[in-house]
Amino acid sequence: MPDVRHARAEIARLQRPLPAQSTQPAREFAALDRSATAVAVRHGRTLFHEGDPARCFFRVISGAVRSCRLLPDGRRQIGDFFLPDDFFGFGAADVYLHSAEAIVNTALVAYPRKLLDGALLGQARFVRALLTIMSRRLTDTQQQMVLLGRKTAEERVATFLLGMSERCGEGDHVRLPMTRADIADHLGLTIETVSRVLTKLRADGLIALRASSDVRFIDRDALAELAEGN
Amino acid sequence: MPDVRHARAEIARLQRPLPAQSTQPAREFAALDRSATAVAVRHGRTLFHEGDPARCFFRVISGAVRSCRLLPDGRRQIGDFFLPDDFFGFGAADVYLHSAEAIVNTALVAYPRKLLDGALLGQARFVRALLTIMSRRLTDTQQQMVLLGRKTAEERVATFLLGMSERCGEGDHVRLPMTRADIADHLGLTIETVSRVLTKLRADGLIALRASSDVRFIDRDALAELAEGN
DNA sequence: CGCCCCGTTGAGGGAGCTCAAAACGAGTGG
DNA sequence: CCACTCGTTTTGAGCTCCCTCAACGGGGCG
Repeated sequence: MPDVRHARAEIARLQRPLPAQSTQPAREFAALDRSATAVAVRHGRTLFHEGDPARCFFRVISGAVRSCRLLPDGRRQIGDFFLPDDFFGFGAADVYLHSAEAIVNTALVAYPRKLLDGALLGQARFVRALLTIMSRRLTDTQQQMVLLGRKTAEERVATFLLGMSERCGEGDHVRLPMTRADIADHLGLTIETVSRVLTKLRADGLIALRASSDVRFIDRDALAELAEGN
Repeated sequence: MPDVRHARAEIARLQRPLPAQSTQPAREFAALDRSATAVAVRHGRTLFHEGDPARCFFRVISGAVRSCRLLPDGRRQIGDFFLPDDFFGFGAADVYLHSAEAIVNTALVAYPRKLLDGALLGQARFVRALLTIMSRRLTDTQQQMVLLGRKTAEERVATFLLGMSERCGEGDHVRLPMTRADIADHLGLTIETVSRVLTKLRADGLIALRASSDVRFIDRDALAELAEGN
């Protein structure tokens, strides 16, 4: 693979001292570069899949990478394109939450994640808490991007109801503190569509609406199926 | 795909409300509680606006808050609803990137952000770098949520082209390393729509297409107007 | 009681999707 | 140098899902 040679050359370049005035985040990771390894990925190949154990995070040296999430039926949402100097692949979960595929021949640096974990052990607890919170927020918004980019109105509402149930439901009940307008603006729909979908979910026997903001789950499994697009 | 199922389980685990005795992030901030102040916000009132100087971050005690971003013509995207024990209002920028409004009468704790800054000064550089990277990724994905939730096809493509130009353009040129399919899956559109919009932008004299992946900007201002929805 | 806000329902229209085919460009082999 | 193939992009025609506009209903509150 000629790409590997390219990547190693890039690594050599990286380990030279950087210009002093550079405020690039890349610089801050220089201390980790000794443990880093060069990786080359050919055009179209996958660096890692959604669900793989997350052993490394990466920095792009040259080329470009796309991060994808898939729905079961193949609908795809690309969260980001990573270009030279971009970092990706960290997050609180111990598996990757998206796949990463090279869209052209790409050279990367891989940093073992345990370096990070080790370094963070020495940090104040609230710093780790902060990272956890942010990384969690990140996975939430990525989920939301799949919803907004690729799900139908029914799937969006089903996803929303289940999500609210997990966050503040009690048994098979949820009280929705927000108006239809808020739900619509959260799901990228209109008030009317939200209302119509809720009516349909009730007609289909998936939920019951005691009051307009009081949802009871009747067939949670079917709702979950719907939310994931089946 | 067992991997995908594993990933989804991880996501579910991350999103599940944490048991009270666990390492709840809220606990980790107990050390800051001495400097925290209680805040009450009435139903419908705004806690802060997009662009306000970011002096505090918050934790919800009771009630609920929505975080919004607006397009100039009033289209609204709600990024998140914050429920009891949720944190919000941090990020690298020194102004808030979204507004926060109480959707019911809400009680919060406000932590001065300078506490955070001070505490982070003592941390390893790469920890701060990591926080910067994550916080930046967060603002990017929130931008993308507005795009996916509320922008038209033309606005999406215009936004995308300008974004790529900032990241890897040279003068009035950008080379797009990805296919139409990738662009489509990033913008929540289809290949055909992306292609049609590019053709239209060329016909309208906003861009030129030397090759299918080689864009030249002719009227960048008009493109920027379009991207923001005017 | 009357007002207002919120939610629901209905009818029609349009932005973007689907399906299909043609044009194009890069690579390959004769 | 041309012919052929394969993948990508463009263009066309028709359709659908969701939006828009409009009317109606209901609950909370002065």
